[in-house]
Amino acid sequence: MATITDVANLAGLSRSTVSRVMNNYPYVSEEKKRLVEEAMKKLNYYPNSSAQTLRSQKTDTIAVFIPMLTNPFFSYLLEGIDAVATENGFRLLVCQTRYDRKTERQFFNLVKSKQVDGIILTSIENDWSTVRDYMSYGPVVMCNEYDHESNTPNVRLDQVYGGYIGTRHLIDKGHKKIAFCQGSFRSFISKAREAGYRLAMKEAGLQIRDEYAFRIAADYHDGKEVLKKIAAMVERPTAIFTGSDQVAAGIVYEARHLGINVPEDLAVIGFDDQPIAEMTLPQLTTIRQPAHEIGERAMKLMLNLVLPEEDAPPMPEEPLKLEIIERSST
Amino acid sequence: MATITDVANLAGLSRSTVSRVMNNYPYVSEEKKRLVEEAMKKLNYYPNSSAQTLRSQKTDTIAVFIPMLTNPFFSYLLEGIDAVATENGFRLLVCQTRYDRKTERQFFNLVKSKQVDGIILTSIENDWSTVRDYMSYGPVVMCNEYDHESNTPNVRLDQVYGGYIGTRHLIDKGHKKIAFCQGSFRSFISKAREAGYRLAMKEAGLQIRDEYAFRIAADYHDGKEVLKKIAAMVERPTAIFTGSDQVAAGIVYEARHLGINVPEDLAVIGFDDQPIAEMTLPQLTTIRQPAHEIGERAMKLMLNLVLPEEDAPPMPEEPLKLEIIERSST
DNA sequence: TTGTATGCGTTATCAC
DNA sequence: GTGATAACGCATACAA
Repeated sequence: MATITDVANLAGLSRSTVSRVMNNYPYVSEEKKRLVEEAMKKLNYYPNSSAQTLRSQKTDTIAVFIPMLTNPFFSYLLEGIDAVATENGFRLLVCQTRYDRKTERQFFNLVKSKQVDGIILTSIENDWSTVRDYMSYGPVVMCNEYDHESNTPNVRLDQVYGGYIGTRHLIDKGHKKIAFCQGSFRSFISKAREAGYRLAMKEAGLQIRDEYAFRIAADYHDGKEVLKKIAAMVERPTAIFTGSDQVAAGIVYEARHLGINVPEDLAVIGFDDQPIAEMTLPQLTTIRQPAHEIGERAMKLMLNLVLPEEDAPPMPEEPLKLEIIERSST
Repeated sequence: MATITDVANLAGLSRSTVSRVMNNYPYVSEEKKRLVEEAMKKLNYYPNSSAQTLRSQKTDTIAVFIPMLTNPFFSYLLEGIDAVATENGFRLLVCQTRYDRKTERQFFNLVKSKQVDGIILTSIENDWSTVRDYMSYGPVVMCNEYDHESNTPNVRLDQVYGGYIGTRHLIDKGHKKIAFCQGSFRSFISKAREAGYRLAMKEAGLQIRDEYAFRIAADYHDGKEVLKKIAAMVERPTAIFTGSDQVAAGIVYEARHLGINVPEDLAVIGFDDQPIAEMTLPQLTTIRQPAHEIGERAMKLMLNLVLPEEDAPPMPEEPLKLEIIERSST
């Protein structure tokens, strides 16, 4: 394993000069530059990045906290984050928290130990106070998920609006008994959407029933379970607003299985507009979330925090918006 | 930012002793150990990982090459890899190659620059000779994909068998005009499955037609395109073997769109048995690949290469097998 | 059981 | 333009 010293020796120059060549310093004669490059090639030299990191205090690596890698929504988020990261010479350390507070806390130590320059959170399990402690060690960017107690840099959409237009759509279709289904009672996104749901219901003078609220559905399987519970109700809702297309797909699937017609017996509205939304039968009406773009922006925001202004990518001006995509499940 | 020296000073001890406490060295008196721990806590000390890395030459980080993060099959693979990594205190640097040879080559430099201890490849774009150059810098493990020119440590299944049982299943259903559809003409997995397909066809004395072979379909969208091409044929195949449930789902979707009945007009068989396989209508007959387990094993294999034997997890004995899951698309 | 000294590979500062 | 030297923070061989 060749080091900079080996290169310097072979080229008959000092380590400083070699270093200067590597870092494209302005004042190096063409002659020596050539010498150094030859030596590097001959030795198949590659700089040791931990030494560089130790010296420069920069890792060019960002940690991305993801609750569940197999949830497609987060894959698209990650894909967007990755696109901007790669384009700017940054690497991604992927930290799957599995919705676990302790796991999440352990990953936070990555920034304490200077293993990453910053952290992008796509979900948050611990209380804000816990997270805040880590913020003095490096920048934290919230991506999609957020915390209203905090003023952390973040990229987010108006989720109250998302809950509102979804519910509103169902109301406009004539529904009165509308159920609401979200991923986590802890998530601020879920709370915001529920607020939008309640706003629309209230505006229309409709009753909000406790038994129509499901707050623990995150994936396809959960969706099936939700439908089973609905099927068992004496007085069933005629429509349901869900927090993800995965869940909605599970509902649609199980409904067909149990002979409940969508949308006649039960209108279903999804969230995200993932590819799965058009694979179900009937296809899902859904609220489109531009996951890739959200990820891109979060990474751009991060770069603006860790890079000198002139090197950071510009932040897009236009706000990201949720929009409803009408298909046949409503 | 406190360093080990700060801790040593505060505790009134030497840096060595502090280091020993951190690394759980056997011979440290309880007394000093307590002193050190107090000082660490008081200073909110956390060891600098690049310094540790530089010193120890170990990063406890593995790079995982993934062609496309949004392809669910790879999400499950990654999830399995992550499970074992986290359990053993390792981190994952995720490298999305986007099926690009140059991007892949650049990522290989991570191991050259000692930024990771090893690399897990879930796909391979460059020629074997290119990859081999990097193997002298650190262990490379092939996960699912492989290269028959190489003897790289790998985790893989009998894909010839996969192609065989899928095709055989279609033959047993009475089909004679069977199309074949795979992701990449470069992939060894694809080639192996095609070999299995050809074996089954030949065995049954059936004709293999060039126009029935599609070798560039990787996702849902590609599946739609394949179906369109089939629909335009004068003499259509009556069945199609595909390389992924994504592609199969696209075919099924587009078939319905164009009024082609599955399985009556066209039987479709997928691969992987992802959740999507039971979301389509009709549900997909498919060849189940235990993606999570494959990922787990690949990481275990990697740990056996980078860790001393006594610290590495045991390698499961039983071979991983492909099996056919019959549903209604065939 | 603990301390001293050295080096991991790089870059920045300061001379020349 | 180029080179010597120190420093980044830690862990280990060796001495005590």
